[in-house]
Amino acid sequence: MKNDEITLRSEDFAKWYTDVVSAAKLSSYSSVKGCTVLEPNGYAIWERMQSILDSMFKKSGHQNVYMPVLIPENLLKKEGELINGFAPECAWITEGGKNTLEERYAFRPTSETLFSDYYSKNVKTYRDLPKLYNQWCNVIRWEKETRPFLRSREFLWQEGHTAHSTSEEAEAETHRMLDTYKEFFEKYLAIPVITGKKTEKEKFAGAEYTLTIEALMQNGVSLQSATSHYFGQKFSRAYNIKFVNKDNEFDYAYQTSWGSSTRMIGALIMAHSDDRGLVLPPKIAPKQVVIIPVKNDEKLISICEHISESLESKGIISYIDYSDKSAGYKFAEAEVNGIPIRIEVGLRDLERNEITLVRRDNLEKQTINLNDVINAVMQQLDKMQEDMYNKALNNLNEKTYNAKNLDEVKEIMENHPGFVNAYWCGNEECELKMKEIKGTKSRCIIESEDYEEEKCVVCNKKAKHKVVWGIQY
RNA sequence: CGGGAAGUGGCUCAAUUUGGUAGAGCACUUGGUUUGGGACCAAGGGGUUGCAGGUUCAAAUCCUGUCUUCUCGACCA
Repeated sequence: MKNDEITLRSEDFAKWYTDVVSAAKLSSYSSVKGCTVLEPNGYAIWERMQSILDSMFKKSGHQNVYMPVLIPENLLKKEGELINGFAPECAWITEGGKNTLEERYAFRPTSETLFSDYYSKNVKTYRDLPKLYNQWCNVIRWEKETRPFLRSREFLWQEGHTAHSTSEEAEAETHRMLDTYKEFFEKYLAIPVITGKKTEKEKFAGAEYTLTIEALMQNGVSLQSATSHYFGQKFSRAYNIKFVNKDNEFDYAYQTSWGSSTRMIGALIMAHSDDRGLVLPPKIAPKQVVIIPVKNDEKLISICEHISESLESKGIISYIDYSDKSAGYKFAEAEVNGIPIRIEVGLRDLERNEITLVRRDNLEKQTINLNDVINAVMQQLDKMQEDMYNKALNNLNEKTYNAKNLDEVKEIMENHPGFVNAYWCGNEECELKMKEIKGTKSRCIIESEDYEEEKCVVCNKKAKHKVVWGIQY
């Protein structure tokens, strides 16, 4: 039984994805090229992500701030690698009112420069450090090809920017925030991830190194889902963030930044959803339970309201579908919107003092006694969260391969893409050679040392790194 | 930014080949009957055919330009 609005995954995965986005009313196209409207259902998911991540950040001592949306060109240019990386996709403001500006402003593509400028004015002594700041904001990058949530010209994200008095502390922060993202993905989004270091070619412009979490979608395509960068003193030297250390000597601060965006909504869709529409893990679903009176009947509605109140007292978010649509319509709508649990309240069950409970992920129907509803819901929400993670984990394990040479990589990527473990010599030429196979890129380096025994998958010379490769969004 | 496809009520499309002044399904509004898997009947509203220009007595239809969306590459959270 399929939803007519939604193309089957097996037919056309890309079309299926955009169909789910519009059928579940997550976002829609606007009249602004490359920018979408984030609709209530989509924004609600973002708000859940924000509130969970934000409390995780607060727990680790971070504070929220807000920086200007405009960056003067000279400020943006102080750190050369960053501007080289971002210049092609900056949007520039050249006029203010009726006047042409003497210096143009970039709409922020990322805010390292503003944070660094701020820190340079506010960090004098090691006692001012660390600075553990984060901001929730929008950024603009003039992308050429856009897709809802995965890539758009404007998107919402959080960017953490920290400054530390020692490299050890800053590096520990870089890893700590990567672990935070990993925990968020696995515990809340029910998406298993692999973590590691980006290659020189793939790292963030201006970073000493970039750590990443990479998730695998149902179709075997990987998605860079959040990143954490260690900057060392690159920005602090360019922006003069100088402080006096304990030994009364000048030093430059050690910095990090880390970010995650509305792209995570895309990951959520492609990791879990099915041919009927959205499937959301209970912990991230803005609405966890829908209660549907099968008939517009006073008695049924009062039972629905009683259930809803009881759920609320347990902290479970539910709503009653009072609309005068047919029951079948309401069921289908709840499914396409990915409401984790549906409770059907009808006269037939009620004769036996029962209701019907349906889980969105496996669509299994259960008959539950009215007295057990709340316990059953809590139990099923937990079970569903766990089952969804395990299902995604199976997908990741099934689609993770090893390859010894280019022919093997080619066979995998062309027939059944996924993560490919392969050794690499560290040479960019070999990375580019891999890219010729359906755009395969290094996702991350999972271990790094000289492998005397192992050979590079491309050139067959001595391997330096163990790398996970994949086709990416 | 290059190759390909497409823009017609809110949505999906027809009418374009052969120019003659726009039509269906879904959605929407009202009333009624329904309600355990996307209900049914009746009545009704809504389109200067993406935009700009040109050809013509006449343009959704032909020509030029432009914008947008989808898609495949290059670039990227």
